Order: sequence, then structure tokens, then C-alpha cells
Amino acid sequence: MPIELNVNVVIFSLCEDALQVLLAPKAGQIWALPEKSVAADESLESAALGAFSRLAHSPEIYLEQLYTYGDPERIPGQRAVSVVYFALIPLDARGAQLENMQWQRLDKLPGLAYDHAEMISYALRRLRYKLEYSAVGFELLPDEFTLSELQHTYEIILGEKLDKRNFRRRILEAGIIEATPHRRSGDGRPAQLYRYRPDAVAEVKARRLFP
Amino acid sequence: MPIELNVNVVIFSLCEDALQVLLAPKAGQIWALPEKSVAADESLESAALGAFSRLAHSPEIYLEQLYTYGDPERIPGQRAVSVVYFALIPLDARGAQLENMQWQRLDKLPGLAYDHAEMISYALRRLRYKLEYSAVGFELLPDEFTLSELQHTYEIILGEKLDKRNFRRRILEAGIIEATPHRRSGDGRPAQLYRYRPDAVAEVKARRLFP
DNA sequence: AGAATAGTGTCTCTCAGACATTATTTG
DNA sequence: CAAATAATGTCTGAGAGACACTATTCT
Repeated sequence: MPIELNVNVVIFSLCEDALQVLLAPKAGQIWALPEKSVAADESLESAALGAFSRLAHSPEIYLEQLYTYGDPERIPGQRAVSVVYFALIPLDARGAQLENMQWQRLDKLPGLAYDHAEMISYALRRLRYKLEYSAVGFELLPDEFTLSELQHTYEIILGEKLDKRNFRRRILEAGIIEATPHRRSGDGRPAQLYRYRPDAVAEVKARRLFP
Repeated sequence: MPIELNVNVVIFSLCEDALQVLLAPKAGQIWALPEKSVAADESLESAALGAFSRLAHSPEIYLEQLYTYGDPERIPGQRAVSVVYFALIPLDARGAQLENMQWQRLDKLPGLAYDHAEMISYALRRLRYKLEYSAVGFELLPDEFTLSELQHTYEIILGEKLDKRNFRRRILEAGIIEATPHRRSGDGRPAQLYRYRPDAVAEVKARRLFP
């Protein structure tokens, strides 16, 4: 029994007021994460990109290796090792998905194949964790966004309300975004649009347990 | 050309005043990380344990999956995917190593095969990082240790001097160690021995980038 | 007595977190 | 002018970081 090597990708996107994951139908009511077998001449990362888009690398896509699952019992009847990636794509960059994959809300997930539920919950933990010390949140937003939208993104991912004035003060002091010349009109007073400064320091020093 | 799957392990230990890594001789002056091919009925983790000790799982050993390297070009002439683990073992738990592996100081590494230097430097980054928000430092010390030894461990790994009073205050307030009834006599005044409290909260909340 | 290491307390300054009102636009 | 959303500043308390001397043991 040879060992089969493939990749899975947990792709997050933000729609309205919930996080969503891209899933492919499997059998019955069971869904699965996008998956691809790794070809002999292909890197793991490009296999991961190929798993959810034949359009391959949009350079926009945030992709990061998450974990490799390789328990002999994880899939009945075969020995498969899966390198799992997680990806973030902004709502406006969602193209036409191939096959019959669908976006599903994280809070209303259907039944999932094998250990895919575990993969998703680990990816979510990692996303939340990264949000606390890096600027990964911008990967889910369009190029220009208002401060309210940004705060909303954080609130959805973290699952808690944040204080508006503290949020604005800290993110502006951090210097990782800058105002654009544009404003967005909507229901009330128009909002200043900001963009991410890619040259900004992307990580903040974690608080040490010991000095 | 089939894809070969194996594991490598970056094993750290602390000797005297330097971090060391366990290496196996390869060819000429070239050394390599302990490696093992993954058997069809074996988990990745037990393969990793098997890579550096046929005595397999001492339950003591801290083992964590690090990253999976799978670039098609990383090893000339074959396609090998390596799942890399990193391990920490205390000085007093070093048994007799099999084969002709040797402990080498991190600051005086010999030439390394393939991408193994990259694996080690990534493992070190992760170790330093984890040290800042978790209690992983104890994995390199014997069961009982003095506060000076603990501080020394931190200083070696982080590569910087720490303030004695701040260190003691914070680690004691954190409640993750407790005094034992023993003291250690040495050159000057005997020191109180402490032990790690496994029931303690092992992680400290990271400082958020945003509130 | 001297050498060596263990052990201890205070102050300052920064920053996280709580909190309510005014400003601008549209219909 | 009413409804909707944007924008803004202050105070307090906790904790990080800097800093120097006393205590105990051994030879």
C-alpha cells in the first residue's frame, strides 16, 4: 500500500457578516475541502493553488502552510498524507469557481469528510491567532476600505465587539494603513477610505511571558 | 518518479552555555538532520521519534511538527517531501545515541546537506518565538532547577541578558513554577530548587495589534 | 574574612481599556 | 429636520523595565 500525498486548502472569505469556507460536494450530505494530488514535478504550494482554481496563482492570494495530517487511520482503506494550506481571499476577488464548489458559512457547516472539520477548526484558530499580532486581516478586504469595514472584519473573525475609538487610535498609531484621496458615500456621513501600506511593519512584538 | 515521503527532526538540547542540535554524518564534511522514511503503517510523529532513537517514545520528549518541505528541486535527482519536526530534550535525558550522531553547537554548525540549514534556522526562530508566549523553556531543563538555571536557559536561547529581579518577579507571579523542598549546594549560597507546575496555564495572552 | 552565588523592593512611564458626544451627509 | 453613520479625546489602572544592595554558604 503506497502512501498517497495530496494537499487540502481551507479557503476563507468574508461575506456580509460571516466567515465562509469553500467546500466541494462529496457524497450524500458530505462535503470536503478542495483537494489535489501532488504531481511529481509540482511544488506543494502550486498544488494548493491548483486545488481551488485552475486559474492558478492570482498573485493576490494569501496562502500559508498550516499542518500536515498523516495518521495511518485518518482515511479508511488507504494511507493518505495531506499537507493542508489555508488561504484568504477578499470578497471582490472571488472569481467563478470551477466544479460545483460552494461557499458555506463557518457557523453553519455541513457534515465534512474524514478529518476535514478538524482542519477547518485549526485553520480558524490560526487565523484568529495571526490576527492578533500581524496584519493578516487586510487580506480579506478590497484594496480600499473604511475604518468601519476594517473593524467589522476584525469583529467577525474574533467573534467579539471592539471599541471604536480604541480601534481607530491603535490602528492609526500603528501606521499600517494610510488614507486615500477617496471617500465612500452611503447611508450616513461619507467615510474616509484607507489602504494597507505594504511597506509597513507587519508584525507587532508579542508580549513576553518573561522579561 | 514516485514521491518519497520522510521525516526530519531538529533536536535541540542545552549544554553548558550553548544550544546544540543532533546531527548525523553524511558524506565528507557534510552533516544531516536525523531522517527516517515514513512506513506505510506508521504515523508521522512516531516516524519522527524513530528518526533519532530506536528507544522510541520516551514520554518526556517535547515533539512538535514544524513545516513540510516539498519543493521539487530541493534534493537533486529525486522528489522527496520531508515533514520536519522539532524536539527538545533536557541534558540529563540524553541517552546513548545510536549510529554516529553527534551533538553540535548551534553557533558552530558544520556544512549541512540540502535544505537542512534552513530547517534548523526555522526551528530556532520557532523556538525563540514560542519561548515568548509559552512555557516551552522547561522542556530543556531537568525536573528540578534553580531560578538562575532557568534564567540562564532563557538567556542562551534568546541570545540576550535578562534582568534578574524582573525575571524572578514575573515568573513567580505567573505561577507556573513552585518551590520544592530541596536546595542545591554549590559554590556560594545554596539555591532553592523549583519545579514546573504542569497544571499551570502554559500560554500567556499575546498583545493584540488592535484592541 | 573573602569569594561566590542567591535573593529581594521601588519607582516611573507607557499603554491598554473604559467611556459619550459632535460632525457630516442623505432623503 | 430626522435618520444614519463617521469621527474624535481623556482618564485611570496595570504592568514593563530600570536599578543596587543584603543574605547565606564554603573555603
